[in-house]
Amino acid sequence: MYTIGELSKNTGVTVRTLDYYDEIGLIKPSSKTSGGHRLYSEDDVMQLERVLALKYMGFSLEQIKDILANSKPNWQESIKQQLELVKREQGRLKMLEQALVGVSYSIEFEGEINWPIIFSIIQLYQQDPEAALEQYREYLNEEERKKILDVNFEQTSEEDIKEWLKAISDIRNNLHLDPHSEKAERLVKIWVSQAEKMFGGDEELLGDLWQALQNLKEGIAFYPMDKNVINFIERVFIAKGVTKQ
Amino acid sequence: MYTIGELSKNTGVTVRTLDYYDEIGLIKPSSKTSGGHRLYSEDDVMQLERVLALKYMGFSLEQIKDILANSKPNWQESIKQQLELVKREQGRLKMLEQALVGVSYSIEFEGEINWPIIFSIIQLYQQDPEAALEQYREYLNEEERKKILDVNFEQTSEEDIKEWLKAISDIRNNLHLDPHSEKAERLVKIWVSQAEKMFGGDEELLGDLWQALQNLKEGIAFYPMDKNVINFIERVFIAKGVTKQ
DNA sequence: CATTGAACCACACGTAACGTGTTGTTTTAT
DNA sequence: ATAAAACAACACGTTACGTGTGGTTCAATG
Repeated sequence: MYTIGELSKNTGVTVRTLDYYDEIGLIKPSSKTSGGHRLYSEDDVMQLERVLALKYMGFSLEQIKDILANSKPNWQESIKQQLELVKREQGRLKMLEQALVGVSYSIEFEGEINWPIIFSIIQLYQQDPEAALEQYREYLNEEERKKILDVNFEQTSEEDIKEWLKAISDIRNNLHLDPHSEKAERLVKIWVSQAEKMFGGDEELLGDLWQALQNLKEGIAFYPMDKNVINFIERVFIAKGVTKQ
Repeated sequence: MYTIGELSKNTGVTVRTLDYYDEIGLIKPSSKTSGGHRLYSEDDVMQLERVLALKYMGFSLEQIKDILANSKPNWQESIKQQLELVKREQGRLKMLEQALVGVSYSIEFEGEINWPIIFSIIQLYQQDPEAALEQYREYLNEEERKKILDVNFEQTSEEDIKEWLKAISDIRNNLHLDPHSEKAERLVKIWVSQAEKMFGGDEELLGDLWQALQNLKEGIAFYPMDKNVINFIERVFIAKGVTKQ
């Protein structure tokens, strides 16, 4: 039999927490002293350990109570649901990360807070990613859209995103350049190599995406590739006599 | 000028939320009617949009208030901190996912809730992963430990983990087999191929890890590779006349 | 101008899982 | 017996609002 203080020391759980678990009926001490002090048995300790394990797995105390109260809990179902929840949360965090990185570089490269662009980024990510790509429906087939999702939300490292954003930002800061100039050509060359890196040299996807970007009337399209950047790249291509796609 | 209801409809934010933002001084309407009804200006709307953007990025209302109150907020610092927080949370979720998958297959393969194993899994993941690998310090250098972390927490697909766990589970369920038997040999063969798949054919890492597993006195080591499993594999190796590493 | 229905304000309580006190009682060590 | 430590029970605080209530103001109608 352990007092609440001993149990607390042994398990690392605070007394207040044990107090609370008693209060909500999650772990009731199996006996008490004549004076009313709580005494926990070995069984209680085991129960507590199970609670801690389930808590670590992300279940709420309410769920844990249900699970442990049930004599034959449907574990696989519970775990499956919990896993789905975790996966959704992972997706949300991934988008959050992308948004933060996007905003960070937007600030770094533009030197100020460009709220409209930030709003666009947020809007783009706020709805589910699938919906965000609907605007490309006319130009990209489903497989291609899925691939872009991967690039945007899954496979790409922060380092790659950084370089990609830098390439675009460099162009944004030099829109005034003569398309025939060597510098313009160099900037676009860097952009092309980054684009190829990101899309794994999938020429067809790249071509279709390019078509889509050119035709989209407004918005930030593929952040931060706005119309100005796209037009500049196109002018340089024309200057070089290349007709992309 | 918008009433609170109009603003709510335009932005999708509930009236109660705007009420709350007013209450905590986050967004105060810039004027009121004689009767006390709130009137929001265009500036207020912009402010609200900024709040929503920052909120999406995961900042607390308290932080948002600080950031927006500050005339020259240190954006990069704020975003960096936020990113770190997000990354920590991502790590936590990744471990949670692994723990859930581990427990799920532990149940599926063993047919019951093996609480001791589950506790071990939790304990292993509860401390930070680096610390969990400290027990291998004697056998694995830093680079190798880092590689294991990747396998454990990053790169491995759920499908691969499933097969890996199945291979081990199959052995656990057949510990009684004669090491010379054909079935034992087949099981170990599957295990070896899975191990090689997971560690990308890095023979040296595999060898060192094997050494580590053999020498660890207790614990679940590399879940669910406990002592029994390791000993069985070793016996089969010996039976075949192979001296692994 | 009076009425009426809608919108609005202000306030209160509830949420999850405890942390942080406070006061009064029990236990333990001396 | 007494003092110190541990404990019980209760209350309030935390976040970002949802939900509900009663009373007030607004806008449109007769």
